[in-house]
Amino acid sequence: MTDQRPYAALLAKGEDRRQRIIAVARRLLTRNGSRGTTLGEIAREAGVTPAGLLHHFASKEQLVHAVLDARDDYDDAHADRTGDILEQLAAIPARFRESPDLIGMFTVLLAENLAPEAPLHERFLHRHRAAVDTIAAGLRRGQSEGRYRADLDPAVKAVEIVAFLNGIETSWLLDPSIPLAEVFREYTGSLFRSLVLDGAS
Amino acid sequence: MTDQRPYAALLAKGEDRRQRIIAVARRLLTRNGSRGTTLGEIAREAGVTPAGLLHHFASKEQLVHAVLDARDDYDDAHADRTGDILEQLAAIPARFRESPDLIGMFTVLLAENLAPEAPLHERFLHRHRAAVDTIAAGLRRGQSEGRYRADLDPAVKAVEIVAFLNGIETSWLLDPSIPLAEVFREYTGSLFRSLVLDGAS
DNA sequence: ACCAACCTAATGTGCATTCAGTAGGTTGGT
DNA sequence: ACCAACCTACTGAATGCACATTAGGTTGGT
Repeated sequence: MTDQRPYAALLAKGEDRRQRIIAVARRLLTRNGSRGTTLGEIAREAGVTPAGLLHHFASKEQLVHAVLDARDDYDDAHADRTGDILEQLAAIPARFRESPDLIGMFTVLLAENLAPEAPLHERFLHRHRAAVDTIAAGLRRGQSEGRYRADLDPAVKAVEIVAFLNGIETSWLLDPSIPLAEVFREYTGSLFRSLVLDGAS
Repeated sequence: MTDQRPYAALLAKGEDRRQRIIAVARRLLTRNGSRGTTLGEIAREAGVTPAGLLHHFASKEQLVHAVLDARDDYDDAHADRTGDILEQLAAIPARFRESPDLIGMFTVLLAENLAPEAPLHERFLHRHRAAVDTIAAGLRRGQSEGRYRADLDPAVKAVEIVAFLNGIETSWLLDPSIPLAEVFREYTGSLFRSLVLDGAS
């Protein structure tokens, strides 16, 4: 596969290091946030000096963007816009188990960028709205296909779902001993009752 | 009320300044977190120099603790351990409207202290568990009084509720234009359906 | 003499970023 | 076959700023 000529190997090495830096940065950012993580730490764990790291990324802020970009690409590639929303929610606990270090980065960085002047504020605002819209679209599809009851506002329910998802990620990062699977089962169960069956009044 | 002798007035001034510092710190910490807020900023808005601030609080960390202590005291004083949990949840949007700058500080500082080594990690871990326990106790009371159905685990539902509350605070700080009241109405409504009525399997 | 409530002016540290290299590989011209 | 110009992937040592904390006053009341 890989070109074995020395120059290609050199380029491959550089790209490899770049990916290593992103992976290390993602892990550290998830635990400590951007302000709680130094370039020195990331560099050390990736096997370079801080200056070496800045050969691959122009600044700390650009590195954070690159980490977020990589994660967005991953999510886009794995997104499922056709399946049932409730089933997708029910599948989330498996992701917590199988790839725990993909969990929580957005939530942590989001909290650091709530102020309108924060460097990533706009990005997270758009991301939040996009998440709400995506879920609302899934709910609307369920309604138009007759699977969900029509007397409920998808935009409102979507905000609730996003809030729960962000909140449970934070709770789990703080305390991994919470009964995650049961909480998801319970929540998706009550969503089911709200969406599918008739509740009184 | 206040002692008008000069020395008492001096002491009152000191206490007043102390409270001002806590109030300013609370506001700034809620928007920017601990690492995103400098003593200089807090001091300036409170009308002192950084050194003057440190006359009232031994260190930045102790100031943060004092802010959290003040907030815990406030919460304890206003806690209602006898009313219906669902009604208390339904009353929360009014608090967002009436005292918006009391909202979200815990959530933001929590995100900065998820790592086990973080200075406030233990404090937030205990706080989280206490919040879950308090809500679980409220649910259990509703069950034993026959208001809520018994076939549901209060501890699990309580984790869900805390996650939703933390998550919605974050969402609202990021984007105050979300339909907060409707989201609360919808969520408490579906809690009601889960807790009070019979859902099918 | 002692205490509270400050202030100004250091002090020291942590940290992102820059600078000036070094070691190897490539390309195009002669 | 050789060389000048240029590239990638780094390193070690500055540079400079932001920031928490400290030292040593001053003022005014007890």
